[in-house]
Amino acid sequence: MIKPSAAQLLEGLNEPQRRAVEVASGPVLVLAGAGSGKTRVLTHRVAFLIAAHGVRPHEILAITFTNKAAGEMKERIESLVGPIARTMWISTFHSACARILRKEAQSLGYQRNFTIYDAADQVRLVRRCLKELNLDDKRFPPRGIHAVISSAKNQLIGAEEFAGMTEDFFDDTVAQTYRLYQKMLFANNAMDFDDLMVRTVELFQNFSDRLEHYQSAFHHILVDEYQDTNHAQYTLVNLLGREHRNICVVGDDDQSIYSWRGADVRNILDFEKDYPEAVVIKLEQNYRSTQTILTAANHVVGHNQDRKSKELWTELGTGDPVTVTELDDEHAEARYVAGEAMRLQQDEGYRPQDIAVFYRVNAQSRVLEDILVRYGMAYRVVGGTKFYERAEIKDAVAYLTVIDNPADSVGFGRIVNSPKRGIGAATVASLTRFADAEGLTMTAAAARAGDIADLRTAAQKSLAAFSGLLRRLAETAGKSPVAETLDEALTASGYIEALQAERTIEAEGRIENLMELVGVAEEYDRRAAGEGSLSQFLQEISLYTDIDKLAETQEALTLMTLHNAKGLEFPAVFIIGAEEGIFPHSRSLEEQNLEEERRLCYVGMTRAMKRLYFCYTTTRNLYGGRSYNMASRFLGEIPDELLRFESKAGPSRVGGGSSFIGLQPDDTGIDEAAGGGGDTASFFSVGDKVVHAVFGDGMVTGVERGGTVAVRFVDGSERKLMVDYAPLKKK
DNA sequence: GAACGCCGTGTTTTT
DNA sequence: CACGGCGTTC
Repeated sequence: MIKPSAAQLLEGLNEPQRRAVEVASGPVLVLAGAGSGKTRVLTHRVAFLIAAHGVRPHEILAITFTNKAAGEMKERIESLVGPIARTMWISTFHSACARILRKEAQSLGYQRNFTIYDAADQVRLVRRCLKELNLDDKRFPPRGIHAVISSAKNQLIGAEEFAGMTEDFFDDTVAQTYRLYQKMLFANNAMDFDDLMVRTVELFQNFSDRLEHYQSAFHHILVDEYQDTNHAQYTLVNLLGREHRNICVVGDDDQSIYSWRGADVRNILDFEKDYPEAVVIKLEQNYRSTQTILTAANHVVGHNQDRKSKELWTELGTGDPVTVTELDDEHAEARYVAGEAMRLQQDEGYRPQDIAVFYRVNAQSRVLEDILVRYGMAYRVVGGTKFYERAEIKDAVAYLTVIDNPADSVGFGRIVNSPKRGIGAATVASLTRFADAEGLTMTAAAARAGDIADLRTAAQKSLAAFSGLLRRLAETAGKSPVAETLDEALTASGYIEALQAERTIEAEGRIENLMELVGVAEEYDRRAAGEGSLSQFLQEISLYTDIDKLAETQEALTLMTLHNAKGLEFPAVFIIGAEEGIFPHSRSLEEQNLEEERRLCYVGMTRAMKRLYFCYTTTRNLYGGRSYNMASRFLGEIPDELLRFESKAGPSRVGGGSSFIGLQPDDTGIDEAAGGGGDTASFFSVGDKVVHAVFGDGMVTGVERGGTVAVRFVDGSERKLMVDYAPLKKK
């Protein structure tokens, strides 16, 4: 590899980009508009620090928003400065803090193998706290309580402090729960996501030698997406940067879309107040989109009051108008998107992976997916139900977690009766009482099952067996790589066996997922080359999300929420559901968060390189009912001359009419007289060979109530179909 | 103890 | 509508 010289690192940069790379010391604020070459600036800046100023890579801390962004940055810097880049700290706030805390946990009274609870675990624990406090979870919904606790933590308000500032009964209850929640986390040797930051700040505030150590270690700090930092993260950056004051933050106040998660846009707006000597650089030349798209996006976000003025421009030319299409309903919308995506490929040479569809909420992907499957178009959904949130994966991970951290009672609760081994709620309650009374962890209490007087012998036996299983697994873990431990856990526990016994496609899918997890573990073992540990593996995957492994090369359309789209770009972008109540979301209207919705719209629009489409529908089925929405106000904020409007909405069709492509009811071979979805399913019986107009050959695997049959098709998929409507024939 | 089904309930975005 | 919690039944 030929390393570029310092001078070469500046080549090809525009003037402000160049300055952002060159200014080596002191605080720097880079206001980087969408598509303005921000990543380029960041990577070149780091390379320049190393090449021109002799900064050593391990003295640089670079914070990104996602693991994916971190990985990309690492790769790009490595291609500039070589493998030495690997000693840099490039990670998310969460990973960086986790790494620090692994080392320093003992100062805080934690053990270094602490477990990181994800959102579901956190809510579970809150629910348990509520139960223990005898609070009604109807009046105090665990999710809501957790949200309040989380936002307090984001502002570095601890349980005691929170208790001192409550104003009403509800807050008092939250305070009580917060206290217990924190106590339980500690007892479980566990932290939630927020704790990673909070505890790190705590460490630095209480142990000045630790703070000094890290302060002097990091000569340069870079923070990407600074507009999305919360108060805890802000504090962290300022603590760490206080000594050298070489803090470079990059962001765009117009792209601040995470205030609901505690992000505080003032962090970026006030940077110049925090650091009066800061050099401020604006990147406004855009290298991604056509001028039409940029002007449209500028107009939309220009309706916000609270922003630093900024105007994107480009040399890429005018381009096509923004297409706005009105449709009947969400099905028509999906068909339109699929059809237009196909046309773009056939007529204009787009590849599937060049096209993305963005929506406001995950639920919107379903209809779209249905249509795409029917049209035989490949797609991938980013986000949605994530791999690590699937029940079987959480179970498998819980086995590892409990082996690694026997104090983790949340994980213990997950696996104690999964697979079913006759340890029900009553037994677990006795076990919990016993553990509390004796001051033991659940794991340790289970090992003394025989001593629990109020358990029947059968329950004692089951518990003892489970405890033995855990002990054996812990032994395996002590001397084997992670993948082997996992494999052993899944086999010895009978987990896989139980799934196999189900003999369903779903269970097979679960087994496949588990095998994929084993693959992830194998990969880890290879990478760690004997240096790895179960704790470290668990930490890695607990901070891993699906967007991180988005591979661009697949020949498929990309579907994702607008939030997930941040930082990405696509030649053609569809934004669907551009309707009042959907986008902007009804809840944001109630909460006066319209400006953030508008920024979200701005983010979505500026992902598009060449073609941008908006769709809205006149009627939409939502939450079980039908709603009639108006077109999104954001569309009205785009000047007409930039738009091409078309309406494909007809007068409302009475009687509905099947909208399946090219199928007449007569083709189905079903006795129409039966009608009504009641008994028609009896026309089919299990084992029948059938043929479906779209999915091809299949076999009936089940007949259900409501005129539904389950059919397994040759492609391996299993679907539930309404016999009255599905184009299904007996063969 | 487990499986089933009812009912009520809440529905944004996620490291 | 879809999910989860909870009570009922086996």
